[in-house]
Amino acid sequence: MSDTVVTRFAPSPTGFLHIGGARTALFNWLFARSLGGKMLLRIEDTDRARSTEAAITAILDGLKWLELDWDGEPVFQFARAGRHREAVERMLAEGRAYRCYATAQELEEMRATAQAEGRPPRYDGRWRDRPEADWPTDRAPAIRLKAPTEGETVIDDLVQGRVVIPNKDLDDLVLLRSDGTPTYMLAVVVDDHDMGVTHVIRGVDHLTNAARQAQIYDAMGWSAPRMAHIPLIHGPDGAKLSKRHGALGVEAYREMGFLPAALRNYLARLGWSHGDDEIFSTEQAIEWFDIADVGRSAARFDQVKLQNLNGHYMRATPDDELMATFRAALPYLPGGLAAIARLDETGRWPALEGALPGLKERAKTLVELLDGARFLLDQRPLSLEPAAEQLLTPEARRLLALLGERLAAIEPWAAPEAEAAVRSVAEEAGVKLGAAAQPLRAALTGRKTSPGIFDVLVALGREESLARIADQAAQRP
RNA sequence: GCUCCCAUCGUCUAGCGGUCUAGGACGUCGCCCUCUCACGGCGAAAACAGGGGUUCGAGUCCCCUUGGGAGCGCCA
Repeated sequence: MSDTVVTRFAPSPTGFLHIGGARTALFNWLFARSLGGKMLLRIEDTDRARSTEAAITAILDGLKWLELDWDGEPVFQFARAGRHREAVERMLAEGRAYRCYATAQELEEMRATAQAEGRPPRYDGRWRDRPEADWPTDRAPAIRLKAPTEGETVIDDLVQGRVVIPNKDLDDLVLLRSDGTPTYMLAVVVDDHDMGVTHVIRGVDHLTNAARQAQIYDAMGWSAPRMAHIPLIHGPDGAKLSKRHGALGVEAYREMGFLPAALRNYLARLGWSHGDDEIFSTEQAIEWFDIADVGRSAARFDQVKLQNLNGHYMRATPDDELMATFRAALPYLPGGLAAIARLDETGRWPALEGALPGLKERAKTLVELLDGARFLLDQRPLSLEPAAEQLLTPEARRLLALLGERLAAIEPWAAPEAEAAVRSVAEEAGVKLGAAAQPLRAALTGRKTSPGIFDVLVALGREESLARIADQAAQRP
């Protein structure tokens, strides 16, 4: 048996790669990789009016960012229009397709009357058996499939199970538009066949298309690939995830500071499960993935859970690796470019690196990481947040002066030494450590919360730290 | 309207007739840890949509109801 598995991800370039498409790509990828097969990429650009170059770029970038690699070069569907027409010629010659001269207006009327009579809106097949003598010469025909009118079309779906669609509910679909361009329905079948696709994994919104496509396969005398129609992803409100309901492009998740690995893990967990496993590596996902474990009900997208997962991933990422990831992501984060400039001019990259362990512990996303690092970016004199301002009572400022003196004397400038100094000051003053640490935090970071204060001291360095302390301590009553 | 699909804690899910007084995760709420915030630890509240069957036995199988969703283009 040398029949290796071939899947494909086939987005239409009419917009960015949204989260649902990303998951479809992931499932195709996981399926192929788990079975040692291939995942092909095909750009469904047969809708010339709506396909854009920008969308193609966005989709490719999105896949790359998610680290979902495909095999071979992307196939552009429109470029294969000649081949698609060829297939139609054959169906025409074999009497499996026919010319339809119905006008758009007639079609519209058909739909309207069907609707009014409570019937499903379908093409009535009026040109199905018309002799050549009736063919008008003032307009070009569309080519329709001569679909079976009786019986049923059965889809043996890997996820949905056996789905039966009565043929009377499927009308004669258009294969070739009157302008001679192939429709999606035709192109998909011909391309999947030519590309040797063995498994089609896509959203359930294509389920009835599968039945129509099965009829085309039949008309061409080809055997259809196995199908797996996965459930859709809904928005937090349970409504369909549309562009108006928070269906963001994957690049938006990059801008929100998510890690590709975390997003992959989260997406994999939406609709698929491996027992109670929640956090797993991509390698494990590949090893465990089984299309049989994909459920049939739609899932809601929960960004809070994604954030939690992302936090896990950030904490689990080794510091040097996270630092590299963070640096690379910075240009995409809000305020990231400004941060890079500041870090460059102050030479505080090493300080950031030093603060990273403390920072990553407190951040769920790279955006939060950047926010946490703000004390490294700010310039003296610091503008204090109101909450920090409140911490700096007259007593606190007196304590700061003492703290400044004592810290100035420590050697080396390191966390244990700093801690010893602060603790002794607190003890002498008869206050708890917090009473000294909090004002210190306010003076050093301008905020009420930050990484461990001794780590902050170290990251900032002796000179900057003492200066910031002095800034606040100096203002004695 | 017609066709098809779906239905376990707020959310994602485990469960593939008896081991379920239904498990895990996120979120929520307590407590502990503690220089703040996080992290971490411990604990709590929280679900089998409803009704009929089948069976010795149903969250698990069947039917109906209800509630969701998808599709019905010379879009993809």
